Amino acid sequence: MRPDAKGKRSGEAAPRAIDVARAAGVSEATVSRTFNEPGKVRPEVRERVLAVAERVGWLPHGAGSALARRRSLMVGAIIPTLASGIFANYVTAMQRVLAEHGMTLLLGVSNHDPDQAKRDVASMLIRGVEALALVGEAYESDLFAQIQSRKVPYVVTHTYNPTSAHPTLGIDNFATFHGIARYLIGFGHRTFGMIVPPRSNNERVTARVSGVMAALSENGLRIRPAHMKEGPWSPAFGRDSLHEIFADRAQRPSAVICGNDQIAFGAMMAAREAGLEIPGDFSLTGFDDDPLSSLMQPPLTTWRVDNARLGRLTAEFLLERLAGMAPSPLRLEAEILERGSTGAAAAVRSLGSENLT
Amino acid sequence: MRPDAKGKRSGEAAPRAIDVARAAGVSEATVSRTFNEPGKVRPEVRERVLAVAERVGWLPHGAGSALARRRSLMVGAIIPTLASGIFANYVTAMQRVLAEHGMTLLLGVSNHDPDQAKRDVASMLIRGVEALALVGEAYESDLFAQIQSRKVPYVVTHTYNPTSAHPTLGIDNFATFHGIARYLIGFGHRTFGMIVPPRSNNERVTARVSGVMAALSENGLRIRPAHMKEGPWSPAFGRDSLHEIFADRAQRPSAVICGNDQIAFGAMMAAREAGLEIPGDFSLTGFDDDPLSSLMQPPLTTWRVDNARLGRLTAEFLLERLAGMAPSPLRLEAEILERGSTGAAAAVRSLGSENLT
DNA sequence: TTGTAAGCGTTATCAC
DNA sequence: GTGATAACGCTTACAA
Repeated sequence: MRPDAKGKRSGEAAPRAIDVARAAGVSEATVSRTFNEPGKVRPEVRERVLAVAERVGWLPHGAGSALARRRSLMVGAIIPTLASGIFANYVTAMQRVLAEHGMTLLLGVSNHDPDQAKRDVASMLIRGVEALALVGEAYESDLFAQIQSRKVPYVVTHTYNPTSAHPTLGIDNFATFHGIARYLIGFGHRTFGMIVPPRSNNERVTARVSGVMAALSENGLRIRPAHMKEGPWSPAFGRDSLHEIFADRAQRPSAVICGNDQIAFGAMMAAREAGLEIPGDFSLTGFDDDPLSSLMQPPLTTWRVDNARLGRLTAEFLLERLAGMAPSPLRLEAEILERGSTGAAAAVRSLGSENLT
Repeated sequence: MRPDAKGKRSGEAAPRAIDVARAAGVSEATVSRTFNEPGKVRPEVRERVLAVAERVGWLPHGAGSALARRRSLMVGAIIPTLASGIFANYVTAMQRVLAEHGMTLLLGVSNHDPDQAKRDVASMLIRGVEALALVGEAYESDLFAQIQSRKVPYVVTHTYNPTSAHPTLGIDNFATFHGIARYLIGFGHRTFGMIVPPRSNNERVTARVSGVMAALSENGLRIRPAHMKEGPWSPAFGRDSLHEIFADRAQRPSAVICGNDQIAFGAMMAAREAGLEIPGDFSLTGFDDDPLSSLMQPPLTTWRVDNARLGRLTAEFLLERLAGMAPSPLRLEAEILERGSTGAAAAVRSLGSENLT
C-alpha cells in the first residue's frame, strides 16, 4: 500500500483513477473518459464507473490532470481590497461565467500593495492560471513582463485606456470625473473642494483627479490646495477633510467632489456637525452608489458602474483570448444617479431665473 | 521542440527545469535543490542556477511539483460574501500567516448558497488544498463528509460551538446576543424590536436571534411578531423594517436590536424620517463596528470582533493540524463599543433617580 | 467502444 | 555535493 501523504492521518490513501478502474473492471483510460468525454463511453459502463467513483469518493487529482492536459482550467483575478463591497458583483459575475465554461477563478487580494500583487501573480503563474484579470495597471512593469513572458492572456479592468500598453476594460476614469465636474459647473459652481483616496499605486484615482482638474481648467477654474484632500479610504477621512475645507469661512467651496460614497458619507456627517446645509450651502457628490447612498439625508448624488457586467465582460474577454480570438478593449459608462445632494450654487440661486453668463 | 499548450501563441514553450539545468550545466535534481534545499548545493553552483532561472524566466511548474511532492502548499477558505467588508481583515490576516509558512490561500465565495459552497469545496479538494476554513457550519452534511473522507483538516470559523461536530473558532453568537439583550434590559427596556438578515443557511444569525429571545424570556419578556423582522442584508431593509415596527403608535418597542450595522444605519434613517429620537424614543444597537458607525448622529452602539485575530488564529489552527498537532477550538469575545444610540428607557428616565424593580 | 502506453514537470531516493 | 532514475496521477494518441 502506498504511504500516506504528509500531515494526514494514517489509514488508506486517497483513491486514484486506477483504483476506480479496477473496481469497475475497466481501464484507467475509460475512467478518464467517463469524466471528460462521457459521450465516448458506453452508457452501462459509464454508469458503473460513476457508481464506483461515487462509492469510493474519487475526485480527479488536479495536479495530475493539469500535468497531463497541460491545462489548469484556472483563471486568476487580482483585486485591490476586500474592505469595501465594490468588487463583490464583479468577482461574483466573473466566477459565474468562468464556471459555466468549466473554469475556476483564483482570487488574489493585493491590499493596494504592489509587492503583494507581484507575489499573487507569481503564485498564480506557478499554479498555472491560463489567464489573468488585474484591477488597474499601477503595478511594477516586471509584473507585466512576467505575465507576458509566459504568454498568459490578461486584461486590465476598472479602467478604459486605449493608449495603454495593456488591453483595458472599464470606465474612462478621466472622462467620467471630467463629466462630474462639468455637471457641477453647469449648476453654476465656481469653487470646488475634492476629497479622494490615495493616488499612490492607483492610476484610477489619479485619472479621476486629473479629469476634474481638466474640466475646471477649461472653465478658468482651479481647486485651492487647501481644498484638495487626499487620504485614507474611510468615512472618517471624509469627515475630517470636510471640516478642514470649511474651516476658513472666507474661502468656502460651493461644491465638494468625493472619490467615493464612503468618503462622501463622512463629509455629510461633518456638514451636519458644522451646521452646513446640503445642497443649500454646498453640493456634494460621491461615486459607486453604496447601498446607503439613496437613504442618506439628503440622498447622495452619485455615479454607478455596472460591475456585474464588467465581471461578465472580463471573463468573456479572457475566454475569447483563450479560444484564440482577439477581443477588443471595451469602454463602460458610469450612470449618474442624480439625487438630493447637488443643486444650483448659491450665487446662481440668488439670480432667480436669470441665466448664468 | 515541444508543441505549445493550447490557447497560447506560437513560439517557444515555457522553460522547464531541465532547460535551466542544461543551460547551467547541472542536473535537474540540482535545479530542484537550488530552490527547495539551497543549503545542500554549493554556493557557486547555486548562483549559476539562480542566474539562469532568472534569465529564462523559469518558475517551478506547480502541478508537476505538487504531483512529485504530494503536497499542494495550498489552503482553502470559503467566505459567504464579498458584499460587505467584514471578511477583509479575516482573509488578509489568514493570507499573511499562511504566506509566512510558504502556503497560498485559495479563496472561495459562496454568496450564501450551499450549492456554491459545495462546488467551491469540491473544486478546492480537486486542486489539492491541504486544509480548509469554512465560515459557519450551515452546509449540507455531504460537504463535510467529502472533506472528512479526504482527511483534510478543517475548521469552522465565526462561531464558537463546543457541541458542534466540527472544530470551531470564533464568538459564541448565542451568548453575545444574549448579552446585547441583557445590556438593554439593564437600561430598563421591556419592549423590543429586532431586525436581522436571513436565518436560512446561516446558523450564526439563528443563534443570535435565539440568544436575544432567551435573554428576554428569562426576564419574562418577548418580542411581538410584528416587531421581529427578517430580510435582506441591506440598509434599505433596516429602514423599511423600522417604519413597519413603529407604524402602530400604540405598540412601540423602546429598543431595537439590529443584526448588523448596515441594517442599523437604515433604521436610523427611518427614525429621522419618522421624527423619532435616538436614544430618546428608542435605543438602537448594531453589530460589526462599520467604519461609519462612530460617525453617525448619534454614534451607534455596536459590538466589534477582532477579525484580524480570528484570521490569524484560523491559519495557525490549520497549520498546527497539518503539523500533526491537535489544537483546541477557541472562543473569541465581542467587545462592546458603547456609544450614543443606547440609553435608559423612557419609563426609567421618568422615574428620575429611582431604581427599576 | 475500449485498452495500452507514452508522456506531462517536478521531487525524492539512492548511488557515487 | 551531485547525478540518474523512478515515482506522482492523469490524459490522450494510437492500436485493437
